[in-house]
Amino acid sequence: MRHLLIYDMIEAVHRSGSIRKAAEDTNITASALNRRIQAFEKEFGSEIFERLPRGMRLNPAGELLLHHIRLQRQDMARVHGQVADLSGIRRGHVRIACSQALLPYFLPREISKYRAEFPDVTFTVNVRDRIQAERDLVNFDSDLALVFEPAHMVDFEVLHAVHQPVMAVMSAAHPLAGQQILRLRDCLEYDLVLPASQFGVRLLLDQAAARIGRKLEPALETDSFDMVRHFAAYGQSIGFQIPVGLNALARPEMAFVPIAERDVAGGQLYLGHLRGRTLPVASLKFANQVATALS
Amino acid sequence: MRHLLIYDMIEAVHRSGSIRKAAEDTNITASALNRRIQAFEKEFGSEIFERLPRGMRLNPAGELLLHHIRLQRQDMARVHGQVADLSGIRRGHVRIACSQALLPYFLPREISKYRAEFPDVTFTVNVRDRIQAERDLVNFDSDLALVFEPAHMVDFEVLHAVHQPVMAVMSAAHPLAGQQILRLRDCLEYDLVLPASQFGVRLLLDQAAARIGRKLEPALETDSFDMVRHFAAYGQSIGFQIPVGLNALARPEMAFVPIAERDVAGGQLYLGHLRGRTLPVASLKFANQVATALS
DNA sequence: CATACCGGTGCATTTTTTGCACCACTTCCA
DNA sequence: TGGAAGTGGTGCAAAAAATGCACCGGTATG
Repeated sequence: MRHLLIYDMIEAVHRSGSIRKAAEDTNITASALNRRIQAFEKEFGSEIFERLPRGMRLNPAGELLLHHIRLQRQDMARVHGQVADLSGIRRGHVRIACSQALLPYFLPREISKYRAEFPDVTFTVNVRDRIQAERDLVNFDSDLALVFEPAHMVDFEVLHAVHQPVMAVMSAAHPLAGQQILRLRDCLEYDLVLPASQFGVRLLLDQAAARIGRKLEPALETDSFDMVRHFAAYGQSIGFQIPVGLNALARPEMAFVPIAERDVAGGQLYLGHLRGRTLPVASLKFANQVATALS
Repeated sequence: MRHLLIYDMIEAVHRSGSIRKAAEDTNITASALNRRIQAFEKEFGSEIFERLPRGMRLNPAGELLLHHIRLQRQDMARVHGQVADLSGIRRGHVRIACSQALLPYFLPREISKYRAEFPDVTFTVNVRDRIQAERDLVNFDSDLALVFEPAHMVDFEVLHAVHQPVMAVMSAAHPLAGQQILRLRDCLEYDLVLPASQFGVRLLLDQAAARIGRKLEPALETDSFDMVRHFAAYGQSIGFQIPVGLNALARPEMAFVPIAERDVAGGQLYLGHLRGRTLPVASLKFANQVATALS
């Protein structure tokens, strides 16, 4: 798209913070790039960069424009996807921001299933916490977000939501492993291995503990859900996880027991995209598949 | 925006149906235009026009692209508006598709009020029936639609809705003029002047008449609401209109009496825009003002 | 069968873009 | 304090791209 090159240049200058550095990325001379930026600003009707002694920085008008550029580019990608669809070719790329819990079983399974049908569709999966996932959508760094208990949801358009109770995770040999359901207070008798505070499960547990006048003091706090599972598997401690991140068949040495809803209410796993966006074909189809799988 | 000229050219060819005609509009030679279209198609990766013996026509890929072009242009206009806002200038243009009933009092008043605050904002008002209004939004020919009983509402995002009972309109000297409320059957004793069948009021009346086993046989059928009022004013006939199109103070020689809701249920007046669009600043502010005025 | 459209193309010309060399300025550090 | 290493900006000639002109081959239309 030669006529959109100026957009690439603007983004390059924004990224590198200087015309000269951006010129290298763009395979063009600094002077040529400089003049194209100036010509654009003249056409656009206002400056989009602040000229600082150390380089260039987007001004507020430039920020607005940058958002337009990204939106524009994404929409063009969507059109390309739909045109490819027209000619019977199913190509495309899907970028997903997701919570850690989706990584071990759910997403690998769904992506494989999708690619079995459309082998030319490729994927990017980025692990993001509740806040970062939404920022990814806003910056057009991801098409879809699949997040447990997202933070504010202002720019988040929900495609599907599903309830996820909090599950206690422990060794199959654990004294509580045989229970059908567990009370939170029973869990607190044992060592706890908890995800760090930015995670939704931890948030729900902290709130639940506060309600019964307790404070969670984990034996191990980690930002890795793998760590939670493994630590729980080989000791007497109890970890916590949501069902979508667990697979009983794959791990017979472990036991997963739901916590009573009256203690820990559980949370919602949300599938969504940036409010107001029209997704590319591939992303939309994948989103539909995921929504079906979640129900 | 020189770098977007190719979009204008594509639209010009689409409009005129031929490169040579489009070339005149674009102030360019047919050969140059031809080559730019070809170059674009090569970059884009697929043809966007069908070459017919009589000229050019968009193919499905072209239709998709055209929608992107319009969306992109509108979003660029939005950015321009917001940038103008940044510099303290409140400029802009608002395009409205509306039902006829809004023309005599409501819209003139609201537009004047808005322009008193922002004199540099200009307006386009197009009268559209229930189907055309929505098509206008889809084609990006209007930013806002203000429609009584719109037809399908698939691409219509509702900003505000307000109930409008059907009112009987008659001369102040009419025998029924003194009533607080009228039954439909009483009206049918007199000559009727009705809007044509594409209008929402007529639709509601036809349905209501059918429910009591009657068929409306108007003495005068017209597509002008002015005509309805004037014909009713100077005779014994009864017209129909919704409250937003009436102004009792301005017309003391006339009487407006609501029809009983159990006979004619009344309808909704909808304010909305194209689903998923982000409106330019001026349009959004005006929409908010209209929504307030309607409540 | 002639005419009047249509889109497409080779080539000379015009317009635009680019690269090079250099300027003015700020920051940073010896 | 002064020079080196950055920054964005500019005049000018060379390179590249876009354009206009003249013309081709085709198809409807009367």
